[in-house]
Amino acid sequence: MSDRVVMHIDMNAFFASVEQQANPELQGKPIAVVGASHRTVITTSSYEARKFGVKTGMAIWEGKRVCPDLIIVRGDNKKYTYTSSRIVEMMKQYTPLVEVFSIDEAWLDVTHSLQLFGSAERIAYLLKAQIKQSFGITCSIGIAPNKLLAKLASDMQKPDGLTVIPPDRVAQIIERLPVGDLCGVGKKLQKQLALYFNIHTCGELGRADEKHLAKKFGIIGRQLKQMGQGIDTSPVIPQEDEEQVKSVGHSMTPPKDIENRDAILRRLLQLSEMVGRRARRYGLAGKTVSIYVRLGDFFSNFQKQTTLPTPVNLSDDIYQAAIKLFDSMGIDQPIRLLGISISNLHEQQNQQPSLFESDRRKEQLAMAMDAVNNKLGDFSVTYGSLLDSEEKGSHVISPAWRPEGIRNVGVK
DNA sequence: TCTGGGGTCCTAGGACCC
DNA sequence: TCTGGGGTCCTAGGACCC
Repeated sequence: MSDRVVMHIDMNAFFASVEQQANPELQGKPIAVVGASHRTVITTSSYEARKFGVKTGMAIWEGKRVCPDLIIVRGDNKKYTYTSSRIVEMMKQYTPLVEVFSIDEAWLDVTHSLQLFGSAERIAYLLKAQIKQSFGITCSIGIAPNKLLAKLASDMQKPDGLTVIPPDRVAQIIERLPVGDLCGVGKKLQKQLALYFNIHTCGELGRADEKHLAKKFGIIGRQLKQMGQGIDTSPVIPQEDEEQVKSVGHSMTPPKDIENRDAILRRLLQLSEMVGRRARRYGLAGKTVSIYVRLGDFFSNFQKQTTLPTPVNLSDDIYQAAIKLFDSMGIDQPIRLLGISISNLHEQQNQQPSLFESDRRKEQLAMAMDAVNNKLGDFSVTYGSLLDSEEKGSHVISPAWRPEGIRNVGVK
């Protein structure tokens, strides 16, 4: 595990860069990529827009307020997953050890590639040139002895950066860095470290008493000291060794808050179909069904889950469980967001037809609908109650998506 | 006419079993 | 009248990541 050379690659303003490349009229201009839903937020903005203060998570009107010329682009995740997959293929030319972290980030363990390619810096330059030439987009690359530091390094110069943290300079480089720069230390943890331990920098964290940290923060606490010292032994895990996905879920914020029970049930049915379909596509079924509700007035969230006797992935089974959960919450206020997910996932064994005629019919119906939808697009055929509404599947975009596998929501 | 959507992991308390 | 402790599974909530 010692003397590794790990690289972290972060595509700069990925969605916005892809859009600017696809449409020359957008090049050099402030643009923001947003989702398809009514009440969407900015997912990525171009560097031209960032100069004005446009940030991820802003509502469209907020972005326009700080940058009146902001061009709004509806995201198209097919473009991004395609580009991302091609880039991952390029990375694999340099090492089989490529861990895809999100649609625009990956780690490479190039320890055993140095002899062949000369050095990690050279690999970084080659990759940058290849990506730039093929897609016209830039990335920031960090090179360090482990994943934690490589990610830290890739963040240090943007856009189009290359930052190396050599093993013998780790302590010096991270000494004064705020602990919040570490991947895994968020706002809350940062605040608590300052409040309870007067710790603000990685240097201070690295010298802290491990027992005190463990007592306050549990398992994370024990790791924190090591993180402060720049120590991280976690391996780069290639896709084929990845653990199976743990949950499959969808959520949505309708154009207007909903209160009417029929409208709520239609949304639950739609979400059940989205979740069920994705689970069926990957041969997974979940024993636990969860729903989330966010209220319109307080921005308060509720989550409720139930575990069924057997794993389910038929839309109707998920829907029935969701209705029960929803009714048990006793909500009588306008709802802003609804979500459904299944977890406790099991691989579906060789589809034995069900014992009961009614179940067999449900299964056959799902298979037939899946077949059509796979061919013609989501919600080409759907339940009667979803017809004639704007409630067809929204093409949401999220950087958390993977280019491949279960986490890719996009149509294949 | 404010503030999306996809995940992971950890914790704490309770039920239940041996 | 009392005292356990180990384990698993489940629910709810929070922090974190993109």
